[in-house]
Amino acid sequence: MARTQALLIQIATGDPRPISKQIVDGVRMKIATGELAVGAQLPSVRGLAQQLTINPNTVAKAYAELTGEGWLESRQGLGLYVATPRQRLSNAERDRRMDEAVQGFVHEVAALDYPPERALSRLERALRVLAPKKTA
Amino acid sequence: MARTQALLIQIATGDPRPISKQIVDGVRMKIATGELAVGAQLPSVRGLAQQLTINPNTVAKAYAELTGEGWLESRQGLGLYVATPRQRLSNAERDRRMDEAVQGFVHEVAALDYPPERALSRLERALRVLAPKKTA
DNA sequence: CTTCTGTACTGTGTGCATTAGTACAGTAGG
DNA sequence: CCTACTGTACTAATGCACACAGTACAGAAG
Repeated sequence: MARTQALLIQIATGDPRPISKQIVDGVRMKIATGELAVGAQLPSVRGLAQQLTINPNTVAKAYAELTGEGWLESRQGLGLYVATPRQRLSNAERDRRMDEAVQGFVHEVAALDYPPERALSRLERALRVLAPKKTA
Repeated sequence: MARTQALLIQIATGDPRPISKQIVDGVRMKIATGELAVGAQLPSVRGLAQQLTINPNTVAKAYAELTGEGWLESRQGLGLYVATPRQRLSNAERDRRMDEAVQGFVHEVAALDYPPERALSRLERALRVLAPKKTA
C-alpha cells in the first residue's frame, strides 16, 4: 500500500512565489483535489530536491510547513505521508485569514478594473476542483 | 473645486503588506469605491508622510506607482490629482493577472480547508463595494 | 554495517523594503 | 526676485526573507 509513485510537482522559474511556497501550494492542492490520497507517501526530501534541481533545505522547509499545518505526517527514517484530515486552525484564525484573502482579491479586482461579476464567475469555476469531502 | 480634504489613510503595523502597498491599495480602493472623485487632490508627499509617521520616499514610491498605473495625474509644483479613468492594461495582461489572483485565492481556500461555497458568498459580498461605473 | 529516511544546525549571498539625507524642477504669492 | 510650497531623482545604510551550501545527527530497513 501507499506506493511512492512519481508525484509530478511543477516549479516555474517565472513564478513570483518563493520556491518553497510553490511546493507547499502544489502538494496541498494535490491533497485537496484528491490526487494524493490519505496515506500516500511523498518523494523523499533529497529525491524531490534532485528532481527539481533545488536545495534539499528548500524541500525540507516546505515539508515542515505542511507537517506543521497537519497535511503531512512524518515517520523518522521512513518518510512523509499524507495525514488523515483534522481541524488545524481555530475558527477565529480561519476567519481572519479568509478575510485577508477576500480583501486581497478585491484589491486585485479593483486594481485591474476587472468586472466584478466576471471575476466572481471565474473564481466559482476555479473552486470546483476542490474535493467535495463527502466521506469525511 | 477639488479641495485637498483630510483623506484618511490607515496604516496597520501588523499588516504583512509593505507600507507602500498599503497606501497604493488604500488610495486605489477609495477611487474605485468613489470615495475619491475624479479631479480630487491628494495630500502632499511630505504631508502624508508626516501624518503617517513614515518616510516621504515611501509615499512618493506609492504615488509613483499609482501614477504609472493611471490612477493619479501629477502636475509639477501643484500636486497629485485623481485622473480620469482610461484603459491601462492590455486585455492579455489583465487576464493573466486575474488568473494569478484566482489561483492564489483557491490556494488559500484549500489551505484553510474553507467551504468553497462560503468563500464564494463572502467574496460576492465584499465585491459589492466596487463602483458600478455605469457612466464610464 | 551500510544506506536509506527526516531533521537541525551554521554560514553565505542576493534581492526587496524601508529609512535617511540631499538635490533639483515647477508653481504660487508677497 | 525671493520664499515656500509642490513632485521627482538620486545615493547610502539597514533589516529581513529567501535560497543555497555544507555538515551533522537520529531512526528504520536490509
